[in-house]
Amino acid sequence: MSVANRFLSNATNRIDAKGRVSVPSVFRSVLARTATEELYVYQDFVFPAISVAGPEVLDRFERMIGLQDPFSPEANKMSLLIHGGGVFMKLDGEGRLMMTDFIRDFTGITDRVTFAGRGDHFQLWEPSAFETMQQQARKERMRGTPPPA
Amino acid sequence: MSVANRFLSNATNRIDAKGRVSVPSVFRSVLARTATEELYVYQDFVFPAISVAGPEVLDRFERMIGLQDPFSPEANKMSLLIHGGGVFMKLDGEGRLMMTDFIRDFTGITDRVTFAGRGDHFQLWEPSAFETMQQQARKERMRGTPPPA
DNA sequence: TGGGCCTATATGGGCGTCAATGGGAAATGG
DNA sequence: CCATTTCCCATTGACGCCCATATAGGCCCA
Repeated sequence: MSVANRFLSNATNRIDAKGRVSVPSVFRSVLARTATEELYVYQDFVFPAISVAGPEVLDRFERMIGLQDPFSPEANKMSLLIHGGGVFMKLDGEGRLMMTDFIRDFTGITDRVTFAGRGDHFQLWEPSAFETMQQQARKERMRGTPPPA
Repeated sequence: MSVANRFLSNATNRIDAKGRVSVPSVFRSVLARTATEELYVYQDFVFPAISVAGPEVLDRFERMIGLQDPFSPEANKMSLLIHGGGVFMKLDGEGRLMMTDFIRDFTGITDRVTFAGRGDHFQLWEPSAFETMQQQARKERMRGTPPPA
């Protein structure tokens, strides 16, 4: 992947009176370069965060399910997450995203959103939850893993 | 690595009214010699400092993640640090770097920045924090480490 | 070796463009 | 018909790109 086509960094933006929030311009640039109009927005499997990616991520998830027995509990649970826990959305003309209850209930987001790059996608976090989780990750990292050379 | 292509020494520069600060010329020379235009700027894992390196450092981090189960909490937390805690930046025409909130909030930097060479990368510190950390490092240094041959 | 010149570094600021945000009004749909 | 949502347009502050200036340090020459 090109250097520039990765979602990096974090930024916190305000939600306006109509429930809209501007997606940071660095992230919009990546979406533009990869010609991504439709956004697959899903409840993250690990964190209390909403993940935003292109439709190809949903395709990948569905292929993973396809490899399993369709009647197995695992395949059913996975479908429940990626289909029931996901939705397609679009940005408005100014590059803003609507903060629906689907997003708010899962994240605890109220009036501000922290956008966090994750390489091939980005996430929406309740600001203090993001702060807390990042600090915890940093703490745990000092155990066992060698620091960067 | 060539003798000259290492980041050495430290210097403190002023931040101007627009939030810009000149990267010391010795560091810019190293970047020029290694043909590094895009800078991978990330929140350090150990210190309250910002680390600045070439894109190859991000590549190395991503390879470490690639070895793990993508759905594991460990891999996700690591991505939270290297993707969510990192950003690509460029110097302006005069070799200055913009001190964004991404940098200020993490380091406590307000009006001055201490640049510290770290061999294959350099760091941005709040001056007094650097002072303190360096003194402490001197005191605790090399306990258990054999002297150089 | 001392002095002066000269270039590069660090820093300041103008100005145009774009991003983030706010709000009105039309369109949608339940 | 009312409550949202969508589509515009406006505002303000931040940022990128450009040029200006002072000073320190290097360099040359006497």
